[in-house]
Amino acid sequence: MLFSTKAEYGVRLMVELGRRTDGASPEESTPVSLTAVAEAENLPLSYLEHLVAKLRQAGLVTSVRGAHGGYRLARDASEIAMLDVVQALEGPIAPMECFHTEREGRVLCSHEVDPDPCATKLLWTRVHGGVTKALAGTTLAELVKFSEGQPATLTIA
Amino acid sequence: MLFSTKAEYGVRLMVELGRRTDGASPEESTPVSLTAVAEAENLPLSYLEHLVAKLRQAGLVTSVRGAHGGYRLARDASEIAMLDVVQALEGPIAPMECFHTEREGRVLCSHEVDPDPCATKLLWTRVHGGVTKALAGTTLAELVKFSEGQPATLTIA
DNA sequence: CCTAAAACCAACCGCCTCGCTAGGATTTCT
DNA sequence: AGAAATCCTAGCGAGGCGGTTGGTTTTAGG
Repeated sequence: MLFSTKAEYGVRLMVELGRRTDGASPEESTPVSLTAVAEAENLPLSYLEHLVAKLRQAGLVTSVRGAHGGYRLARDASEIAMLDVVQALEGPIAPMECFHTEREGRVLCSHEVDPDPCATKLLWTRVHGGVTKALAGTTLAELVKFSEGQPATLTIA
Repeated sequence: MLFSTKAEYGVRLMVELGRRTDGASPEESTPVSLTAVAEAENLPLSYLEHLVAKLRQAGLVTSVRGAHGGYRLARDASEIAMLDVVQALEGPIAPMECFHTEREGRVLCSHEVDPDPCATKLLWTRVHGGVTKALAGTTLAELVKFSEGQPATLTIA
């Protein structure tokens, strides 16, 4: 399993918020309570609380406290890349323990004994690129539209 | 972490076997003992035993028992896709718990309540495609060459 | 003002996998 | 015979996963 249910539940939560922002810009839509989301997606409420906290800390959703409160998307769904969502939920995406991306896009490996490079770096770099490209290239708006729209046609790429 | 050390150690094991098949076709090269691999890669021997067992069961390496025994690649390194290696070590690659690929390339999701499709299927399908494409498109021969060759130039794609 | 609904927060807990070790049994070359 | 190697089974500590429990605080509505 590449990702845990944190990513799965969290993404479904975000899609649910996106669906209920019907047309209106996020900040003028009425907030959606976690109770409603939990019921609609059939997920445990108290567990969702943990997940939404991470999304809020990452600046992806905003909250309204008190009665009739809830959560809203922090910006338009088309401006939310799924890479940010998944990273907020799962932490930094590295294919391996020894894999670290530096600020200049350089890739480090803790096994590199000075002269010769870690043999597997090439592989993990490609894998990392593949998954981040897929995540970064998908917006929340796409998922919302997909969930509402055509059930049959699934466009892979 | 997308993959555990099983994949990391196992891939390094395979690369080590590939490096020591210098030029010769696999079946006429002398087998390499796990002790030698463990020492070269600085990995725990007894743990490698578990990993190599999976590689053998998957038909990726062959073994020679007894003194001066060891392991060989089952076929030429250029014929070994890293997808098979990683799958042998980590099990089937699914982005999520609810994600299952059927025989015809169809994708199933256990959450699909008949009419409307699981909202997140589009995302996980893309992620799955990204990682499998990266793994399937990389051969062991590439990694062996990379580990011996040019340290500076890293061709991502 | 009171109450209900909601976001928040902290702690806990059973289960499972990971990473690894232990202790053998078996096979084969020297 | 002995050593070197593969092979096999069992166990084990640590940590994350997938929640649950039990609150506290904020706020709208009656």
